[in-house]
Amino acid sequence: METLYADIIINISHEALDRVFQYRVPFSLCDQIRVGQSVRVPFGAGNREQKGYVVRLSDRADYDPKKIKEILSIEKDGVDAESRMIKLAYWIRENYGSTMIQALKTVLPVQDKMKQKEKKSVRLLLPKDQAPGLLDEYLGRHYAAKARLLAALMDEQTVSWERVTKCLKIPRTTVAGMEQDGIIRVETEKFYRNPGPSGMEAEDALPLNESQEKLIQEFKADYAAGERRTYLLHGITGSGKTEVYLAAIEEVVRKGKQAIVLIPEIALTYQTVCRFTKRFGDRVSILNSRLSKGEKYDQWLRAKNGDADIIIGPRSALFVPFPNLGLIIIDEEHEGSYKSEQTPKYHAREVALEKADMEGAAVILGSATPSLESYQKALDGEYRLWTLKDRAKEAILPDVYIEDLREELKQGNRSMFSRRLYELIGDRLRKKEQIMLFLNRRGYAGFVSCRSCGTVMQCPHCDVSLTYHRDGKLRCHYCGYEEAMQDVCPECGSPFIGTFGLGTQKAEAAIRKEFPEARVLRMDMDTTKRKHSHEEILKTFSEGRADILVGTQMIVKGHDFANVTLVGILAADLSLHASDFRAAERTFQLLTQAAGRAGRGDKAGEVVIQTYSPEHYCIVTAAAQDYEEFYRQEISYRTMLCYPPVWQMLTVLLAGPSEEECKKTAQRMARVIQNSGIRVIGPGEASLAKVNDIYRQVLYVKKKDYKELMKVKDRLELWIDRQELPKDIHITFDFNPMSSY
DNA sequence: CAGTAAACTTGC
DNA sequence: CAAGTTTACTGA
Repeated sequence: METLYADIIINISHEALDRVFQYRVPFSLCDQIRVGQSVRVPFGAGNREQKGYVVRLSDRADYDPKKIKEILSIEKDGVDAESRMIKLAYWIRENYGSTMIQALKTVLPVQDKMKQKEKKSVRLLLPKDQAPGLLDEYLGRHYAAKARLLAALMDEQTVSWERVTKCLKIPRTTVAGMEQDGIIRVETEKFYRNPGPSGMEAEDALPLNESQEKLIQEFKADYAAGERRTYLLHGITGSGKTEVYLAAIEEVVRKGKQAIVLIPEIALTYQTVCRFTKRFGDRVSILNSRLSKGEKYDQWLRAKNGDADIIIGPRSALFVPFPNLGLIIIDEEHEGSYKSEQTPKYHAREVALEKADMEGAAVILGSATPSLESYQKALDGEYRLWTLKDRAKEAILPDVYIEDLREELKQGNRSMFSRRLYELIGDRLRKKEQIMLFLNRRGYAGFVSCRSCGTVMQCPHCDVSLTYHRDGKLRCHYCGYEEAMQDVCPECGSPFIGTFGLGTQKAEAAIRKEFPEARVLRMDMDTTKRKHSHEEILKTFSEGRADILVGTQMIVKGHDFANVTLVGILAADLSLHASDFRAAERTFQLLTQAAGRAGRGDKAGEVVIQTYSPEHYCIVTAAAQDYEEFYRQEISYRTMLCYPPVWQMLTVLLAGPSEEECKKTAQRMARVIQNSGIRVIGPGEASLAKVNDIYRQVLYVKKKDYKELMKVKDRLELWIDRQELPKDIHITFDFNPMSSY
């Protein structure tokens, strides 16, 4: 038999040790060793014994065989949660391009062991019938403190430590003395810090409606048959997706397994947790970055020890070490926040699928506006497609109007409100109903458009909007194409051409001017800087202490306001013409979500979408609440221009303090890729060409097959390793990016 | 030129 | 990171 070698990661968090080390597998261990196991190995000049993880087995030595040492032993607790995490980290590293250390850090967040919180109490050991006698003795000897404690203990067998010291005011030494005499015992009980809401009243499951019931039956049947599938739950706002999640979790928990529920942002934790706690009590836990170190550690431990069944949190909650994971739920699966901003730039949805596969769990992806990625897979049959078409509580879908701002300008209306929106705002103010005005500013990046005809300056090669740079040039972020800024619109000759600028403050000011009697609240980055200010604003609004809420996307998420009957989207174009290929998808999602805010109570709602591109498919389909049609249009656009999810895309970002070096390195990297016969787009300046005096260059590679792109990344990583690149140049990979660079 | 502190290298 | 190796700099 040939000698077996194992690639091993040494369990020391340090960048310098960020690589695999090859060890020989002794014959005695050959048939036991597996990828993902933890092993003990001699390491370094002093052959210190270190824990390591097997990430690959091979029969060839990639290193001088004379220098290869032997594995000492395999850790007994074989495939423990930790080893599974390491395996997942390795997968992340391979798929997204990062160092193993970075991957390990995302998966096993540095956990200082925190002391467990303890609750002390005092218990009476003395048999009941002897207690009164002793009490008399104490009283006779004027042992006041001892007598007080004993009296208290005669009523209840145990008394909490706080009561002993605070209420009964008994000194510690007295307690210790009595313990010495064997009369009482001080007991300590470990407990978990619980960051979630407590004292929540239990609530029974709402009866599922017919369509929800059908889905759950399918889930149960699959689960019983041992099928672990991925389900895409496409349900319009208010169709009761959460009820389906709850029922699925109930089933899984009943089988003794655990569930992870991912939510897109921490701000949504509270309301979600409340619903889950009402159903599952204290078996629900939360995990996120706002918890204190101790709280975090406790939740982690709770999961590991099987003292919790359900964990709710943002993408990082995926890495909770449940012993027997049965289900992962990703709510609002289309949200961009599931993609990590830091290296490794993993997508929680993809990692969840991999993790579920490794551990034999099912996955439910839920959304009113599924990502193109997921919907495509569902249509291909890779996921089961679940559709909920009706709102659960008879609420009616709102009427949606598209208002053409070009037409308004033509009619001499230069304000930011179309005549219809103006009229409807007045109407709601009179009726004392509430209004939400929405400005989708995210993704907005200085595109140039004509106020008369709506033409947007676009790249002739990439079909994305050109971005205005301060040097007076228009550039494309994907291919680097540039042209001079125009004075008049190339389509209609109108001089009303320029960068689109509209902020929430400006909108607020305009409302105050037009409707001085209205009580206006503004919610954006500026007004929510303070902790809890977010909740305060929403509370004020939900209690009816304001008539109009103006804000960015943060106002549209998850909150139901029964009295809101009018939603206005001031300028749908802001996100539509962001210069990246996901702009239309994001706009559709935002519009759909915003529209879903209207008429959640028993009153019917109206939605006004203001735009310069009323004929754009994403606006038309959003107004009609027609996801399928949007999908058809968008996927054909992506197919035509070879964008994800039809093609796969890799972005390589180079950042460094020297523009010259940065450019040169980018060009060299481009050549490396080209030499292997693969087409590269760029290098070009990133849209933020300079941040904090760090210059940024980008390269794009597009391929139909993801594996091929991974090979490009591997090749580049190898090349980077061999070149002594300037240390201050930072290279990051981003597969299928969520935004443009 | 020994002795030692600081800087750098290496780990399979 | 920890141990080992090289280098730089004392002081006699």
